[in-house]
Amino acid sequence: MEVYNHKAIEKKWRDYWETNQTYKVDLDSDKPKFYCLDMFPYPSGSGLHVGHWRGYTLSDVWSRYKRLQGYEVLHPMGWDAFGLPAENDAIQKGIHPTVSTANNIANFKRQLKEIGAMYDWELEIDTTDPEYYKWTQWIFLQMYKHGLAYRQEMPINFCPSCQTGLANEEVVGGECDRCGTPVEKRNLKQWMLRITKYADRLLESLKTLDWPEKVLKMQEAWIGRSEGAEIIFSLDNSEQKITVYTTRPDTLFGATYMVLAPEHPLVEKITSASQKSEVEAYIQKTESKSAVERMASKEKTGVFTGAYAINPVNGKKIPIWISDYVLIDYGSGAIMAVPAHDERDYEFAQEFDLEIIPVIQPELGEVPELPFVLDGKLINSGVYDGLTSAEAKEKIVADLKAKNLAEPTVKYKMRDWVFSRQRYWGEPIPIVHCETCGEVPVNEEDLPVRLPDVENYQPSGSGESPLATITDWVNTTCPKCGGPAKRETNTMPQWAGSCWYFLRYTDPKNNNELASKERINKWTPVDLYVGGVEHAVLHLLYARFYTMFLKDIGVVEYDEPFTRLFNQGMITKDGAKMSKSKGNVVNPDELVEHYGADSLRMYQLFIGPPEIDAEWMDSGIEGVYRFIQRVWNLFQRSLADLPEPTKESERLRHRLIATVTERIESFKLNTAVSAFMEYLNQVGNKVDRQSLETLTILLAPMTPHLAEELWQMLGNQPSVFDAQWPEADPDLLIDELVTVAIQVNGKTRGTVEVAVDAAEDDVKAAMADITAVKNALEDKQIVKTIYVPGKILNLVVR
RNA sequence: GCCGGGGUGGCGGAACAGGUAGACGCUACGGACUUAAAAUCCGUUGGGCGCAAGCCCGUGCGGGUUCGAUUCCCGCCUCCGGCACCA
Repeated sequence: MEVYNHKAIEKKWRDYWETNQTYKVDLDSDKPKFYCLDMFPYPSGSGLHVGHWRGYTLSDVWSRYKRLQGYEVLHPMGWDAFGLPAENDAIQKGIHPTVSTANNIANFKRQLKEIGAMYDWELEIDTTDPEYYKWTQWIFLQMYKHGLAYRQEMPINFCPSCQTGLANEEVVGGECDRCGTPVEKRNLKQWMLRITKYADRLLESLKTLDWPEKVLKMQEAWIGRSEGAEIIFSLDNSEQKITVYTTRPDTLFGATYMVLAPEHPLVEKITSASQKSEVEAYIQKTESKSAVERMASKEKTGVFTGAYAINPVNGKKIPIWISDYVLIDYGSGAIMAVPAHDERDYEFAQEFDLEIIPVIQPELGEVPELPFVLDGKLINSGVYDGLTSAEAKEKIVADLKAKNLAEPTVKYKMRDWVFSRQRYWGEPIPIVHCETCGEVPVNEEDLPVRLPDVENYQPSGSGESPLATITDWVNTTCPKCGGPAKRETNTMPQWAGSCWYFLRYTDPKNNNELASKERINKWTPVDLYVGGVEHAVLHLLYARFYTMFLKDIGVVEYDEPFTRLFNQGMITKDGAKMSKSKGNVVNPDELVEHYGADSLRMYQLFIGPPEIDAEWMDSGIEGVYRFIQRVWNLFQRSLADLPEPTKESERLRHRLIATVTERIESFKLNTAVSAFMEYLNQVGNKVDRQSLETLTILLAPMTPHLAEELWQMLGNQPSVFDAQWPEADPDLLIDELVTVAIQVNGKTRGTVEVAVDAAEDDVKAAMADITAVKNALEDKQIVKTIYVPGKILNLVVR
């Protein structure tokens, strides 16, 4: 009997697939399509660890499964290759990013090939390829022309370590998402994308997506829609007006003071002479605090400005304070404070002994302890007394609006996207600055604006990109007037290339458009998108925004790029995420060497529910390896002397088809693997040819190399992936005999084997000789019987 | 604080729609094969009592609904992830 030799088998079939182009996709096929996409990786220097494999295995299983079901499957791979590590290598080691990127890609590709995934490498894309980023730049130009890309000087988040500006989405808890350095605020002239114009659409169409609840919630929270009103307060002894934003106009009578953000432009103008020094000191103190420090303390601080505002509903004079609990970049940077009904205002009022007037009470019950932040019924609110919060919100705003003092307003937490980076290794922003014409977009036919070679990659840190020193490149002529002009030296953020890459795979070599209309319409949107949850608000939000814009300019015909999203769980080692610095990385190369790619693939699936984090165990892969050998040995034994199919073997075979299909469909891949193991335990020493063939096809998505070999051993022509996924015969799924549990007062006392359609009396007859049942029934009276055919018979006794 | 996901044997985990809790795998133990070991194969493996038949307990904790609850309801504890002064 031949011994299972994973090395020989896996090599043989990888070569076969490559030579025969088994995974070549016919992009113009007439078959039904299935687009299964992995989030493409940044090709880092450290290579793939087993955690990366999990997602790739999952998507590959699905792709192969769909192919066996007769779909033309697009399952491509590429590289999101712009990024800081390559640039940092360039700075430290002088290796050109193009070189290190190419090396890293080669290594990643080797590892990905070892997984045995069915990628069609003809469709490979690379975001740093000028033929690719030409279209990234093209999209930017379209946005520019549609007023969605604009340049503005404003305080932005700046990472002093990465030496570049960051988008809000890249700041986590006041720290740089990439390197953990506390971010600073810097006033820089930045390119921005008007993503906020799409806020409502991005929020609304979340409802249409088959995505994990968690991601939908995270995006919803990030967009942060709130409905309220802007209300204009006039000042006492001044012509100035202050606009505040509130979601609780019903509490307006309880507004006993007002707070401006320290950075608010009016602060300077309204501060009284006597308060001036104190106010200035406070502003300075606020500015010196980092975002982290400012967030760390929730204790309320602030200073009175000496000015007063007039509450528009009752003419009451209220003091104006400044405090850092009011943020300059949300709403209008100013609030009306209602301490009786807002926790923060309450704390502040307590701290500085300001007036607290309750104006809302619960519709039922007592006047509660303050602050009472829920809706209720109005009190102390003049003519509005007795209205509910909902009624009052509407009425008060309407009445003020009639006097031009209020406007219903919707606000979002999401901000426009800070889109420029002061770094080298990114797509140049295709804009030219002309002395006479100002900002001029590069002509589309002049794209791509290529990244020039530089001597020194070191960012200046002053908000200038290293590109600024390449005078040959910077100095150009104006596309409009032909006069002298300078190129924009900022580059795009890493997210730019990944916002639309799924389109390019459908037509990666197209020189005339980012992809042809036909291909886009045939293949996209993506049917299944597999990747980690870390991109929940970054990549996935940006890509949705791009897609909506591309729809608006007629490139695509849908709003949403990814119909279904699956987030695979992390693989941990010693309870922690794998990382080089922790030294807990499990290297797949050694495991492939020792157990083979099929074993590793199958263990990745068996390790636990695919969406849940799982702890890596070396002994686990042993079990799967043993299983594969048992399959191998079953084939060896059976083929030496094939038995005929029996009723039982057919029943087991069809049940396996049904179970495996159902478990793949529902993403319960861990239990799909155990279904195979159970089958093997039940099927005995040898099985018939039909059973072996079915088993081979069912195994193929998980262990493709093994399946090809078994398929050939059965005398079939390769490839097994040209076979047809079997269908279960429903008649064979019904058991003739079933086990029914006998319960007394809900406690199981034994089981009986009866025919599927056994009547209650048959079961009662069959249970007669079970001692435990007899014991439990002794001296008791049966008062009720519950019979669930095929499941239980429960006797209720007294 | 808010949102999301968890808590089941020694371990990873299973249980479709309220119906035999612990499938499947790992570990451990016992046995077969072997001069021996590895590999392989067979058996046992939630805890307790018992020679056995069998009995009791058991899905984070406390209640409830039900003939019957890991599953449904109420109130907690705890772990992980996300957000966090957004007016």
